[in-house]
Amino acid sequence: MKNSNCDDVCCPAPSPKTRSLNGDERFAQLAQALGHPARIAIIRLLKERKTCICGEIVEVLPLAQSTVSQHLKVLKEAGWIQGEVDGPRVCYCLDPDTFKRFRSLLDTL
Amino acid sequence: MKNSNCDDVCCPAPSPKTRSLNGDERFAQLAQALGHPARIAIIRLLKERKTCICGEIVEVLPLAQSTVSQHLKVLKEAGWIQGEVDGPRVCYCLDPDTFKRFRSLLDTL
DNA sequence: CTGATCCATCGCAATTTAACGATAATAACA
DNA sequence: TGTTATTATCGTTAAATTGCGATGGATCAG
Repeated sequence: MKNSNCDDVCCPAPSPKTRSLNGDERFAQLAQALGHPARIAIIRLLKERKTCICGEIVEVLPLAQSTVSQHLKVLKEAGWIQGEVDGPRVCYCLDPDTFKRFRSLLDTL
Repeated sequence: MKNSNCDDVCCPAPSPKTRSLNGDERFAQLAQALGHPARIAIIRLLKERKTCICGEIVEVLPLAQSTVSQHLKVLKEAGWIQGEVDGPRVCYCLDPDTFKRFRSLLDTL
């Protein structure tokens, strides 16, 4: 198993949507992305298996592949996770900075 | 200004919806309630003015009264805030336990 | 090159959310 | 009592979300 270059390449790359948000909107975006059980399950999974995964997520969750892909997209656009292409598959991993940011935003409440 | 008995009466009273949620669903509910800029603004306002408010929120936010009331309902059902009737008005205040809970849930991620 | 695999995206249906005005309910006040 | 003020709720509309199957584009194995 030759995966993966994810550890090397995972670097913050905020999506265009994310870039233009002011503080509270950014906070809301992060919270909303967290606001679905499936997406929380995905984050937990990525936390457990420290390295990146993808198709495995589909196997674990009771959801169709397209649905999981959609949730991954939401998480990625919000900045919770990052995806890196690794041959035919895509390898996801958490963005620890986002956790820090979210926690500090929570403290400003 | 004789308000208010809010400090006396503010005690946790989870709504029926909240009671039957497992861990991740509860987490998701809390996050989702946070997932709107107007609701974050409401929480900030309630944090600033330590005591409860209500109609003032309507004055501050650029939203109709019914819309604000709806957001307050979401926050209340999720457990972020509590409302107490004070004469003809309703006085809202934060639930600090929910903040603690949310933070610890965030740490389980 | 061909076929298989992996994944994102499209299109669709059903549900939920957000916002508003209008209405009702309740409590204070004249 | 009747009036005013405050807030929740109803009904509606528009938009976003959720979920799925189907399609299509890459990439790798043979």
